[in-house]
Order: sequence, then C-alpha cells, then structure tokens
Amino acid sequence: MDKIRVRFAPSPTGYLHIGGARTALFNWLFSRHHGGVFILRIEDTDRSRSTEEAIQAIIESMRWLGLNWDEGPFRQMDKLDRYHEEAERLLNSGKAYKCYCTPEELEERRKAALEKKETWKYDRRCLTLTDQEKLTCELEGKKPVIRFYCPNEGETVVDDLVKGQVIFENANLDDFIMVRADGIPTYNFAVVVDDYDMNITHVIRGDDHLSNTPRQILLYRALGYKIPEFAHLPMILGPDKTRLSKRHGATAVETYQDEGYLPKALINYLALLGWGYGDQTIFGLDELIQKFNLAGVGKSPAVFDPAKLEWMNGVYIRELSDDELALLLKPFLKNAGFALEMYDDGWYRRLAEVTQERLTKLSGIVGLSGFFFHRFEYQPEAVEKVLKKEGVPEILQKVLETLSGSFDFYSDEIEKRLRALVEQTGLKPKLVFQPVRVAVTGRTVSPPLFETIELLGRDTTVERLGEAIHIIDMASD
RNA sequence: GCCCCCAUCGUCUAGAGGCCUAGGACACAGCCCUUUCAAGGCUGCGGCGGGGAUUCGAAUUCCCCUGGGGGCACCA
Repeated sequence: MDKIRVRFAPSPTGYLHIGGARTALFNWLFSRHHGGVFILRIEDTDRSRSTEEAIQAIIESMRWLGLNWDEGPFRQMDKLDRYHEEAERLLNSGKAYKCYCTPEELEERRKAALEKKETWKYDRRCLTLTDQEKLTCELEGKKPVIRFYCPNEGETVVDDLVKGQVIFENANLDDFIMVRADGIPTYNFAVVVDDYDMNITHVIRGDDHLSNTPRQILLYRALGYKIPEFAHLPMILGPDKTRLSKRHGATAVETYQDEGYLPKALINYLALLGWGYGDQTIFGLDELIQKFNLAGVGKSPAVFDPAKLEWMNGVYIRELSDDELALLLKPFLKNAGFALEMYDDGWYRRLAEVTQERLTKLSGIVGLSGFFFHRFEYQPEAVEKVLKKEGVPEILQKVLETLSGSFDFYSDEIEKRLRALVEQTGLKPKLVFQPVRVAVTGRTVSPPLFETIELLGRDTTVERLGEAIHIIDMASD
C-alpha cells in the first residue's frame, strides 16, 4: 500500500473552531498511526471572507494543540494556473463548458422554479451556445464561469470508510460551477485538483461534505485521477442538537487556550467526540496514536459537552508536577494584574501544590489566590456567619499570639501549634479554624488553611488577624 | 420542495443474535473522609424513539414511520 497521506484543509474565515480542530486531530492521528504524512492546506478561494489574520490564528491554534504538519501550509491561491490548466483540459474534452448567465439571471430563474414548486437545477442554457452567441457575450464584456457537465443518468457511489456505501442519483446533481467568472476555482473543483496533486490517499472531513462527494468523484473520473478513500466524520453539535456554532458559547480553540485548558485535555476530549475505544476515557497522546483507527469512528453526531471537557482538564492539571503547574499558572496571575515579584519561585511551586486539585482551568487560580496578592473586602456573608460568632475575637487573639511566637513558619509547624491551641481551649476544631480562615482570606472557602497561612507569611497573617478582630469590634459597637 | 446521513441513560459512549437483570465516563443526588472548598471512595438516579418482519431467541438483522442533522451558492 502507498504511504498514507492526509490533509487538513480549513478555510481561513475565522479562528480554528472545535469542529475543525477535531477534523484536524483525526487526520493527524490517522497519519501518525500509520506513519504517514499530514498536510496543512489553506482553502482560501473565497476572496471576500478569507483573511491573513485567520490563517495565522489557525496556525497558532494548530501549534498550540501540537498538531504538527509535515507539508505546507499550502495555499490554493498560489496555484491558480494549475486549476486553469485542468479546467482547460475539461473544456477541450467537452466535459465542461462556459456559462455566461449572470448571478442575477440565475437567481431569477431559481426563484421562478421555486415558485412553481419545481426543484431548481441549472437549465443548461449556455451548454448549446453557438460560437457566434459566445462571441456576442464576450463582446458585451461578459466573463463566463466554467461549469462541469454532469451526466443525467446513472448513479455515483461513495464507498465511505465511516458511512459505508452511499448512493447518489446523478440526475439530482446539476452542472455546478468549477471556475468563477473572475478565474478563481470553487471548492469542489479546487479540492479535487489539490487532493490529486498532493497525492492524498484518504480524505477525512466532516460529513457536511458527504453530499459534495459525488460531484467530486465525477470530477476525479473526468480528469482521469485516481479516487482516494473517503471518511466522513459525524458533526459536532451544540446542546440544542444543531451544528455547533458561536451561538452555543465558546467554539474557538484559542478561547480554551485563554481560559487555561491544557492541549492534552482538549485533544483527549476531542478524540472522544466521534471516536471511542471500549470503556476507556483518558488517553495519553501516544496511546491515542496507537489506538486510533477509522473503524472506531461512530456514525452519529456528538453533542459538545463543556462540563466534561472541564472535568477532563482537571484530570490533566492534577497530573502536572508542581513546577510545571507553577510555570503555567504565572501568566494567568500576571494577566490578572497581580504583582508576581511579591514572591519567589519556591513560593509559586508551593502555591501550585496546594491549589492543584482545586483547579479545573488554569484561569481558576485567579479567584483562588487573589488574597495572597492584594487587600480584600471581607465577604459580608462570611463576616455574619463566622466572624460574628460568640467568642471569636478571643479565639483570633489567641491564634494571633500563637502565630506571633518565634518558630519556623511552615504549615506543619503552624498546624501543630494551632491544634495544640484547639486542644487547650477544648473547642471544636471547626470553631477555631473557620474564623481564622475568614480572617486571613476574607472568605469561607480557601485552599488548605495551614498552607495558606504559610504562604501568606507571618507578618501578613498577624496583620490580618488583627484587622479581623478590629472589624468585629467595630461591628458590635 | 428535492437529495443524503443519523438514532442506546440529560451528555459522550460500550454493545457486531444468547455473555444484557443493557456496562463505563461526565453531570446530578446521598453517604464516607474532612478545618472550608476540592480531590478521592461508595451508593443511587437514569437509556435501547415507535410499529412490523426474520429467529427458539434482537439493543444488535431487514422494512416502514417518527424524530434530529446535513446538503441543494460565482461559501467551504
């Protein structure tokens, strides 16, 4: 068998979205699994919607995900001559013809057909134009499009690796436009010439392309090309079961990057959208490459579930070492405007350690650790429920005194002393620790208390305990 | 309107005629652990869209219906 060659061919009209990323991933996994070649091709023949920024954004997201390509990125606009050459061949062999109908005329006829409840198909008005008539059109300055002559009889069979055999009646296909009036090829034509030129062996793409496939197969035949294998992946849907789009929330890969999702997590989650391997849920990258195959791809569409992605991201965050996590956390802290220079590397490693199993997205660190970096307002509810309890000022005062003593300010040591204090007062641990938590963090929820106190440092801790006592005094007056 | 695809818990899925009293994961609920929140453990809730047919036996095969999705552009 020939060496496997696949491609991901996005149109640069926006960022890389979840669906595109999934298609890219499946192509990539397929190529890596078979030791083949993965190609990136930019389908930029829609001049009004393609942008340079979009190309960069897509490339950036591909890199972030780690979906490296072996060839490309190629751009269709770089090889217009090649399409013209092939279009010319079809024109000469009578398998394509020039059409001078304007978009306006076509629209009119289409509407008329629709009103009569007839199915619209191009009426081949220009198929039988005489040379004289063509000349007249040219003299009028009309630029023709090139249409593919689509046989009316017979059927075209797509042997799809995912969907199985799908049969299309040729009679339902019309003479679609291959080359626009401005000389730029349309999708169906360009994709065929490119996949042939690039020796693509397997076309793996979304199943919204399934109904285009018979047109393309007809083109392959007309051009004398070998037909590649096709694999049409089921769509990714939003919660309302319609095709996933911006309406459903974040669909840009870069948004997930910004929110602190790990590439590994997104890859793992995406792999499970339309593909499965028994009961397994968590897959390392190497494992995915080893286990991925088209046979495991399902036929039915899948609803994108952000909650599961988030859970999975937490799984991968917990797999990180303290140093790795600390490194990843810093940009998010910095972005939130926190003064990173307040602490040293050891401190950040410790922060990573104590927040790791509480994080589900890296961006979550901001809400979890803000009190380490700046003053805060006590949550009114926390003050009411915890600080204003009977005897709290006295407890806090004792804690303050305990922590002011001279000893190494580490969580173990802090815990030892505070527990001794609890023992001594005979109070329930919770009655001591919750007020302390609120006093130093301002809230009822925080990372583990003793580690938090350690990270805060003696001075800040003592200062905040004093402040809390003061606040309670003020309130009770 | 025409063409095509799809159909197992709310969601992702396992299931290739008896192993299914339909399994796992997320979500949800409860319990345990516990100084909070998490993490973790345990338990629970919850599904084969409907109707025919084939078969000793169907989630699994076939047909119809219904439902959902996609396509029918000088978009890709």
